[in-house]
Amino acid sequence: MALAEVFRALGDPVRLEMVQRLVKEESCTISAVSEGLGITRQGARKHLQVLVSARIVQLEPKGRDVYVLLAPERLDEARAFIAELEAKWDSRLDALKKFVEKG
Amino acid sequence: MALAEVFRALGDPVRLEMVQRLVKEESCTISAVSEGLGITRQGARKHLQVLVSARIVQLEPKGRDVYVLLAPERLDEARAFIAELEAKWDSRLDALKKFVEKG
DNA sequence: CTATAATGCAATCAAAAGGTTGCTTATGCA
DNA sequence: TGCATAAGCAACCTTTTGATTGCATTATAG
Repeated sequence: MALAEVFRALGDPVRLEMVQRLVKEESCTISAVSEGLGITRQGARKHLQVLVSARIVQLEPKGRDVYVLLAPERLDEARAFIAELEAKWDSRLDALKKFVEKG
Repeated sequence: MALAEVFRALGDPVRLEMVQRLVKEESCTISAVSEGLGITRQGARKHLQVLVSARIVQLEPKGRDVYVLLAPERLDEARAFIAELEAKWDSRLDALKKFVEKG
C-alpha cells in the first residue's frame, strides 16, 4: 500500500513539524524549513527527502535557493483513508446495536 | 508530538492491513489478525505490539486467547490533525486569492 | 571579483526496525 | 490424562533510519 509510505513519512516529529511549517508559511526554502529543529542541516535534509519520496512535498530550485512546496493531495488521501476506516467502524457498531436491540 | 507515533504505527503495510481487518471483523484473536500476512506469528506479534504502543489497539486476554480490540480514538486524532492542516492550507490559499484580486 | 550563503554529495556510525528460529507456558477439548 | 492450539519470551541477524562530519559546488551580494 502506497499510503503506508505517506503515514510513515508523517511518523516522525521532525517531519511533522516541517509539514506544519509548510502549511503556515508561504514559500519556504530548504534552509527555512530546516532551521531550529535541533539537528544539522544535512540531518534535516534527509527528513525532507523522506517527505519528497512520499510525494508530500515538492522541491523547486530557483537560483541559489530550493523552494519546498507542499503537495496536499497525499495528505488528503491519508485523511480520507482514515475517514473511511471510521465509517466502516461506525456502520459495524450500528449493525451490532441493531442486532442487540432486536434481541 | 504523540501523533507522530500514531502515524508511524500506520506507516507499514502489515500494520495497515491489521487495522483494516480489525475494522471489518468483530472480535479478532491475535492469531486471526496475524494470519496470512506472509510473515511468522512472532513477526506479526511485533507489529501488533507497535499498534498497542501507539494505543491504536488494545489487547484483552480471555482464557487461552487474546482478543485484539480497535481503539478508534487515536485514528480520529490523526484524521483530525490532517483535516486541520488542510483547513489552514485552504485558508492561506483563500487569503492569497483575495490578495491577488485586490491587486 | 571575491566572500558568503544555500545546497549537494559521500562516508561513517549507533540505534531501531523487521524478521527469523527455538523453546516454554498455559488453556481447552477429546 | 494427554494432545493440540494460542500465545509468550529470548536470542539473533540484517537492513533501515536518524544523525553526524567533512568537503565540493554554485549563485548572489557587495
